[in-house]
Amino acid sequence: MAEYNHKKIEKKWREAWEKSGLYKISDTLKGPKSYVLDMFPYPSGDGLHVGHPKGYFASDIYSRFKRMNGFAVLHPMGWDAFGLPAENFAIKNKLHPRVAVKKNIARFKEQLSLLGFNYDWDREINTTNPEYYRWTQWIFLKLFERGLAYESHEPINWCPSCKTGLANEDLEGGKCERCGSIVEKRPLRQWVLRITDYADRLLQDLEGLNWPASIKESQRNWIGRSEGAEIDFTIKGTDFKIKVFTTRADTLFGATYVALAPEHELVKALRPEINNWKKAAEYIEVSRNKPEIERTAADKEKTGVKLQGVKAINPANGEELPIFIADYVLAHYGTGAVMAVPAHDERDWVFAKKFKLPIKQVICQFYPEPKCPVLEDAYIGDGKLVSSGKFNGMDAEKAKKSITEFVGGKTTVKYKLRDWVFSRQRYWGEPIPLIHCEKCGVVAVPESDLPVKLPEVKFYEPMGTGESPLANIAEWVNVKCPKCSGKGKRETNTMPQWAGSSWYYLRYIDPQNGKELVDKKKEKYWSPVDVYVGGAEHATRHLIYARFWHKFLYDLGVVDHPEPFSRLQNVGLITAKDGKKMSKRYGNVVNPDDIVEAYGADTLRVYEMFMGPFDQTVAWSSESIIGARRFLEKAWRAQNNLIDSQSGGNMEKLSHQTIKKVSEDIEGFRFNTAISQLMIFTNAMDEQEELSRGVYELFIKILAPFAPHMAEEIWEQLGHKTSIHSEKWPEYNPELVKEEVYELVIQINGKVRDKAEVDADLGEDGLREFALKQPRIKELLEGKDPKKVIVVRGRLVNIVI
RNA sequence: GGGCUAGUGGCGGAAUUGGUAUACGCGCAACACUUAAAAUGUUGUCCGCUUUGCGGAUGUGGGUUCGACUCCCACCUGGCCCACCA
Repeated sequence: MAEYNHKKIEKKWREAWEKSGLYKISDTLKGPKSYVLDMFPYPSGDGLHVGHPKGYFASDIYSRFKRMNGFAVLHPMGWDAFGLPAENFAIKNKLHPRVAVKKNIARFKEQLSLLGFNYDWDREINTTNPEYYRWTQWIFLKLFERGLAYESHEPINWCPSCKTGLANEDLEGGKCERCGSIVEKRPLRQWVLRITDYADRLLQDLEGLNWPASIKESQRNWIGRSEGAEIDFTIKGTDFKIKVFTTRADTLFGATYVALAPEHELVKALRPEINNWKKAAEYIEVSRNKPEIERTAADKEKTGVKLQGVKAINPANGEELPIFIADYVLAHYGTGAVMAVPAHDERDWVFAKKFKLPIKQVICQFYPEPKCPVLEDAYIGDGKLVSSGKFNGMDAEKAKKSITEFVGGKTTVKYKLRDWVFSRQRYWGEPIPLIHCEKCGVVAVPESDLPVKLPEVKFYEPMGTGESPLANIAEWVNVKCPKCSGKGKRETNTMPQWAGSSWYYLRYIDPQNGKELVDKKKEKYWSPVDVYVGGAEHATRHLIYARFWHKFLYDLGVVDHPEPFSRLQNVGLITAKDGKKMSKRYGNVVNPDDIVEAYGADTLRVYEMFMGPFDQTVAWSSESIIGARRFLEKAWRAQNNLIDSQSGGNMEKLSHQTIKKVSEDIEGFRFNTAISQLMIFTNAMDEQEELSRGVYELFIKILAPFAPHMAEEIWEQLGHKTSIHSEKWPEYNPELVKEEVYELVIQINGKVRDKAEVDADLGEDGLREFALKQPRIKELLEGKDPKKVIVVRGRLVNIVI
């Protein structure tokens, strides 16, 4: 037998598989199916580092395992190539984005091809391909038709460096997620998607998903549902009313002022009544120009201006309250106005202290004690009402409803989730398929005219004017109105990076379909994605956007299931040895090409899966990888001792145990322990003088998903003419997994005092008797009677004295 | 500030979910093979002691239990996410 030559073997099979089309998917649409999907990458210019393929290895192993178990498997790959990262790379390298993307994809594909994936490349998609984005545009048109896409002029987040508006989700602590610049507020004409219409369904349907609890929790927090009440405060001497939103209607009697967001429309309306308008106007101006991060920093000192000359009336007790404008009140949440209860809200407490406003306690923890302890801080806990008129003594929770009713308020639900700012003032994105007509207003591009192709341009750098570079191309912009044939101009904003990835998993099902988004029958069969593998950083963007669009498509009748991804598996990062992110910037990048060259793709696959729990962050170690290589070499060498036999011999029990363990671990994405079991098996094979061919073949089959090249080579050397990857996954016999004898642990007072081999079918009584009979135990008991004897079958006997 | 998550040998980690703590791998040490090295193999490798045995140890301190890495309470330390959401 030749040495294990990974270079020769891997090259040989890479070429052979491609030629034979081993991984092509047949659309028979019958039998059990498994749709196994990776979050597709955006092809960055830096190429892959060893962290990137970790998730792809897992989905590759899983999909091979499923195929060997008789499933029809859909396991495709594609490119998310529109958007800021690709465009910024292009600008930096002075390449047209189209050229840069093409180049980067080629590089990515080349690197991936070395790693032994079983993708069906016939299904490859690319979000920047017009035949793809025609359907992205089509979905937008449907959203527009149904009133779920609307034009807005509200101030939004603006990145001065990327020169584009951004969605709420694109910020990281008030900074641009892409370039780290401090984001400004800027009023901008933009297109916005009404994702908030789906807030409740997005929340509700999380229940049924087999997703990590932490991701579900992030989504819940992001959607941020809170039940509360809207209550009107009349402004004294006017017809104006301030509508506030509160989750604590029970504290209404404790309100000592009312605060409005500086942007609140009422402020302008009240101008004639306000005596200190100059000061107020100054404050409004300052807060408008303040970057959001400064305004909302949690430890920031609270500011505000009291509006002189106006008073709000507390509807509960008729008290007159001062009105403030304060930028800690957010214009876009609730009603943009709050009733302030310093005694029972931390923010109001701080504000009241600063402005020397009264603090009135209305919830008491110790009711009916006559005197509540004096508050030293806002009390936000439970209790009963005091100083609240006829509601005194009522439970706070109950009072929420009663007081709301008493003042004619309305119970309502608010969400933190904001509508999705969907336009970017950048070149490299899907054109929004709308036309602005002088007469008809905004008109949809007819479906038959899709796709609206992104035109070729010389200058594609962002302009910073609030328009995309497309606005410069007169011959593209100026069109006839599809309705009246009058003068029209194309919408020049483009879609955000997240558009194409919000539905791509559907396109894989039917990538060549020119007539509709997806064939209904095929969709019904393949959807939903059975296992979706990707990083946890997508919890609140991609995974919310995709669920939103999917639900919309479900409402349209395009898809058959309300949720796109049944099961989600998070892949943990691989960091550099120093624990830092792998990045060109730190110079700590390990290139998979080098590892493949030195050890082979199979070793890399085994190593990355063995490093630790799949969803956990682990540090790369160039030292430990040798263990994976040694394991494969040992598995390879086991061929030396083969004898022509199908019998399991003394390996039979371990074989069945190993099949069980490896199968269950792959299903559960516990690849580290699966490999550990394969190592145990290999070590046992190594000890055999003569190894039955049947046992070895069985081992090679369960090794195949992990080390596909080596397994295929061995399989061929064993004389097989067909691929091991089309073999049937071995089954185990549950009877043979069980041990006939095991080592019983005998404890005295919980401490191990003796061990002895016992028959597996020995019952409780037998075990007790057996344990007490052991000479060593007898000696230690010194004839005393045990107080208690606990017997755990299959494990231990614990004698308590 | 809130939420989530983790803390086990020199290192990565395992432990059937309350039942022998440290599987598997890396590293290290000794030995074998070799002129030598690499590779490979064998043995050993949590700590301590008066070493056929005994005691201690899963971030710290307490609790529940016959029995706790696992459950409960408090605290310490890291990582991730959200962050004035009324």
